[in-house]
Amino acid sequence: MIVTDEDFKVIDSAIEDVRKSGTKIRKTFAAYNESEGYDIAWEVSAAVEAFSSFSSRWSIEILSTLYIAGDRRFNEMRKLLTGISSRTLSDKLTHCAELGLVNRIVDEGPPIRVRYQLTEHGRNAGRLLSPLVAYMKIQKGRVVKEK
Amino acid sequence: MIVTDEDFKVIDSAIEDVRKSGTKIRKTFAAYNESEGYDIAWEVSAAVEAFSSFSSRWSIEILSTLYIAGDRRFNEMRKLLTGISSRTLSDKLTHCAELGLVNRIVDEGPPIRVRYQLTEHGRNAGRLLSPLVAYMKIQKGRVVKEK
DNA sequence: GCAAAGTGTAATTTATACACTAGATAGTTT
DNA sequence: AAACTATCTAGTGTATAAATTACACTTTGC
Repeated sequence: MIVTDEDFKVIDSAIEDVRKSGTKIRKTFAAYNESEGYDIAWEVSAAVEAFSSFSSRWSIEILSTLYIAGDRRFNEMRKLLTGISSRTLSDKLTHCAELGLVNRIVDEGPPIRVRYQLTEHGRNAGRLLSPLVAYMKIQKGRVVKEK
Repeated sequence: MIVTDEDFKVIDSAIEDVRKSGTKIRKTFAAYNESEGYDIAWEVSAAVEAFSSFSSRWSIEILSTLYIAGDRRFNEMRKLLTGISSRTLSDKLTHCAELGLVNRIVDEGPPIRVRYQLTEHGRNAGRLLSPLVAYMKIQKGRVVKEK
């Protein structure tokens, strides 16, 4: 057995997430259409920026990792995103924070620790990305198991 | 009215696509698990490569555009992917073809025309990406309408 | 002395700008 | 009818700019 039941669970839950998110996104949009005053300026600009930033290296892995694994610290991210340099991770996390996709949370210590968390908008993106990532993770998993 | 019913239809059909693809992917994996001899070497390596290539600029837009719009010619792609240079588009399409995500089909003329088409593997990726793209398209659409 | 969360700097890789090509089609002028 | 001009298609070549990596280094706390 190469693809496990565990793998199927991952993809199933990802698909279920997408189904749920459809309803939620429709509700959000409906609310937006009805209330003219609802301030979504930042949200909109973040989304547009995000669409471009998705196209650059690592952004997808960062968002989907935070979505799947939950809040993570800097060095934890480095381990999960195999191959990223600390310089690039630092830059990308700053960029995602500027776009409003990710919150940088300092847990006052001691010891002081920094935690990265998806915002509402980041979770939307992560949720929609997750089926792709689940599929790719399984493909990756296959190769590792075969070696 | 800023978000139209048309927008909702796009996202609904994207979500429906994902739901369907779940069943299909499970079947593919089940078949793979049962038949030890099934040669998926190229498919697997393409997937792993693809996972990296998704992380690079434009790949997502290329795959999702071909998935949503169907087969397209070189200059059609250029119009759909606003902002891409012809040099980069050429390189990216070649790369995607090497990875087995895209087929380059020459329609013997006259006039001779070149068409790009997703492979089975490219369609899997495109299908899983489509909800994200639908969401982002709507976000983009909002901004355009507000201007 | 090690972990955490980075920064600085140089080298490499990737993408863009922009000019250009070659073959075909289409219209228009001599 | 032949030549002239213009445009479309699918790119390539080259220089520049931007993004990423490698690798050394820092600071604070245990």
